[in-house]
Amino acid sequence: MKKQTIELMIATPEGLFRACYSDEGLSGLNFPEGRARRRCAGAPAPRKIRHWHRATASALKAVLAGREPKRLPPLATEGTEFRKSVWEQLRKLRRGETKSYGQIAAAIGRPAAVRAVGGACGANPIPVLVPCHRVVAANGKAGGFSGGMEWKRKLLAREGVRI
DNA sequence: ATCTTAACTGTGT
DNA sequence: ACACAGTTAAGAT
Repeated sequence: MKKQTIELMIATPEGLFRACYSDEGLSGLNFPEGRARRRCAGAPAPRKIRHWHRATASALKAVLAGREPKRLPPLATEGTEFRKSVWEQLRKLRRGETKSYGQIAAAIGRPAAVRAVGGACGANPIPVLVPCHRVVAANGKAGGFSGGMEWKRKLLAREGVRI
């Protein structure tokens, strides 16, 4: 049996998010796309995954509302060692707390890899729950965001962060 | 305060 | 080997 990922939707006040699961846990989370894929039919998801999905949905809504999620589903992120170590640092950022790309780089022992850290953030498969939006530029400005600057601003604003 | 330039590093092709 | 990216610090205007 091959490794297949199951795709489930989450309805939020901000739109319809799409979550992807492997049999290890949550492997991806996507911002609402223009086209809302209706996927009511087909094989129902395994109970294990539906359980994770509840946690994901609840956590996502919490962060969107500017609150701290109570619990997270197991995260099944795949990537380079470098990237994983970056994401590990991101998970330590709490609500309203921000760090610069340089600070993250220093935290993983590669103080000069600031630019690469930016790349790692952009490659983050699970935005919002892995708070890549809490990484800002060193000069106090916002920095970039692969999911669209509107999201980054909105998420930070919900947490009371001013830029 | 804003613009330009020059380093720097991990990844994908 | 090369070009790119969610950077940065320093210098010029």
